[in-house]
Amino acid sequence: MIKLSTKGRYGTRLMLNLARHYGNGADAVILKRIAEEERISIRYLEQIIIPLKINRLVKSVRGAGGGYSLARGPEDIRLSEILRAVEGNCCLVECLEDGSYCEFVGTCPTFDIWKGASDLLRDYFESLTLRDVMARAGKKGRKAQARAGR
Amino acid sequence: MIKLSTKGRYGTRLMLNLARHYGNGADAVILKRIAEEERISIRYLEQIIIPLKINRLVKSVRGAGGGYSLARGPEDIRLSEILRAVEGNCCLVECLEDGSYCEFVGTCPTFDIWKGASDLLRDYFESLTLRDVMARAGKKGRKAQARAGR
DNA sequence: CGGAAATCAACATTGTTTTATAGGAATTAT
DNA sequence: ATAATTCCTATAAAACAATGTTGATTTCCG
Ligand code: FES
Ligand code: FES
Repeated sequence: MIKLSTKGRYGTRLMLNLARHYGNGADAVILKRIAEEERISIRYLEQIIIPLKINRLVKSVRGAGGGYSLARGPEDIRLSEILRAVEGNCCLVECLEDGSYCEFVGTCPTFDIWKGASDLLRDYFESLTLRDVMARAGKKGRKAQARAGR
Repeated sequence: MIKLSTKGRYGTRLMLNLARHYGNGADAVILKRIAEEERISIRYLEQIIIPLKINRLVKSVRGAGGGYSLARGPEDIRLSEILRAVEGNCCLVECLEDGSYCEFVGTCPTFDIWKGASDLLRDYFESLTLRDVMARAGKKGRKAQARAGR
């Protein structure tokens, strides 16, 4: 029913991977490496990264020694930007952004319901930056290590 | 990216339509009428109502004079039930319910993020009954009428 | 310098799922 | 019997997901 598309999921993991390698000497990360680390088809990643580039969330360097890198710091990129970039929009139902999509938007009893849900999601993803996600994942990783070490 | 499927949307409007006709003398509502009122293909509605029936959210009466009606009162049916019924599950990403869907659920940095969003949505739809939605729509309708009357 | 290798870029193709339509069989009231 | 209705199965069309092929640009190295 309400499914996050693979583009949204893969795009986020792609950006998160770039964020992990951000500003540590090696300038650009090649897509092949991300594909291997994230176990995602490189061909598919190539398609997904295009809108990320267009929306200036990543920079690319062509040719040997090239690759991709974040266009800004991880603390300055929000999940909502990524999700909006890989899809055209970021709303739960079309009618929220395209008034002509449904016939009677003005009187539709479900419109407000979907809008409420959509706002909820938007605020949530708006509140999370790549750095936040990395921080959370860091904690989680340490916990997992602790469990394994016992 | 995060789209509510047409099954979810149509299913909700279908149930809301049944809710409006609930307990007002005429026992069952025929699907043809709902299809006309909601401007949704009757053939498609037929498919959507099947899981609603299986999950005991609606009752059906076959043959001439038959039709569908809510299995319980509108105050006792939550949107989450409808959405879960028309889709198999109600989670934003498969891995939340199917641990084998992703490879490294335990260490995936995005897992918790999607879970957070999924919980948000679940709580939201869990908190809304068909009666609540009707009440909201009623207010909205009166406002629209007031605007038109000026 | 000049070719080979590495890498991004662009386009085409295939496979899968979702959305929607179609036809008719089974059931029931009149 | 006939008409109205749900129920079942098949198929067509569109969107989404994934793979394949080729081309363009840059670096590296002999
Ligand atoms: S206005 Fe689009 S779902 Fe009602
Ligand atoms: S575990 Fe499924 S998205 Fe990471």
